[in-house]
Amino acid sequence: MSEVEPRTEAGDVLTEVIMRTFRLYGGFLEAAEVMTKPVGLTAAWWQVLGAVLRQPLPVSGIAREMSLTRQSVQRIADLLVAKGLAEYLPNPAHKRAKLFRPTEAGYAAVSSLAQAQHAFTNRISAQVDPDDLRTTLKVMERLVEALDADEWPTGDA
Amino acid sequence: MSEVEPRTEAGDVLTEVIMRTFRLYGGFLEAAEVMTKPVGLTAAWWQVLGAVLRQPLPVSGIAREMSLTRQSVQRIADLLVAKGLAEYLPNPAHKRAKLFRPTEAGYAAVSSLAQAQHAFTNRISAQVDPDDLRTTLKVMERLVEALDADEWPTGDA
DNA sequence: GTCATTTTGACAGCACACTGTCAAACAACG
DNA sequence: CGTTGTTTGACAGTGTGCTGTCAAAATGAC
Repeated sequence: MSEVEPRTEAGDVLTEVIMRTFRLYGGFLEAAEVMTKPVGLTAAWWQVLGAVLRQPLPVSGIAREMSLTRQSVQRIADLLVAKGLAEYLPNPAHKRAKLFRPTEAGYAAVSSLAQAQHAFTNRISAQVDPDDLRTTLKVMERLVEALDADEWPTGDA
Repeated sequence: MSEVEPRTEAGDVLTEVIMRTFRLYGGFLEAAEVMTKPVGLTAAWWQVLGAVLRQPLPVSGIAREMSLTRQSVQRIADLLVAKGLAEYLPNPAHKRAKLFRPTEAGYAAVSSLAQAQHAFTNRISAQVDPDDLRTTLKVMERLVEALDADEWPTGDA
């Protein structure tokens, strides 16, 4: 019936790349957990707090900026407030959408994390060829574009 | 007090790579969901079923092979059996650790997924330079190694 | 063979992200 | 104005992964 899709060489390489992507995701996430633990945060909290270092934003705005759902961010934001790492400010422009921003303690936590993060990226990046690393970044950016643009063929439409 | 960790250029590139890793992870995962949906699977189910195509394994064996916890795999395995896509066989070598393997329906589902997967990787990989893609794979493998080998400096131990 | 250790499945609970639904607040239009 | 559509937060539920605990089965040391 349907034609068999032949495997291309580049396709096979990409398959390997995808598997490494999953492993690296896990590894980087673990590294983030290790870094955040001493500070009393989690990777997810770090991410949310980091989105609001420069200017306060409503929860829905953070979600938009990070391509997450409002609900996910809301949950974490409430937890951060409960821990005293962030606070809600009344929003003159919108009665429901309170503005979210770190407290002093929140800023302090993120600052110390920046230290750990630089140590980490310096340490790991020193183990690969700089030019190859740049090439990798270029390819990954291209792949992100390709994924975003990819129209999912609806099977047999 | 403590010295400020200087940011290296390679470190900054790696930071960008990490962010792309997270985006690609999300993109590839979404692609997997899109591919599996028509077949009535999920990405996680696909992964578990795929681990046992060649030979039956106990749940704990699958978990070891995929670096997941027994519990996660167990949950999915039970669901696959409930859906008729896999089955448990008595294990002569171990009374509790039943052998897990796909049913005919399970094999059929995975086969059709292989088709979709090849179409996908062919399509996406065609949009990047083949040599650069190989370089990327090489770098990612190196990064995986570096992460595995990285000793987490225990703060101030 | 006996006993301590490890492996295994079962069960319970937590973190994170998702979807869906609802009502309040806002924005745009006639 | 009022009506309609969108945005927002609150609430409920799902899927996936994790940790932790327990008892049965298997393994290894003696």
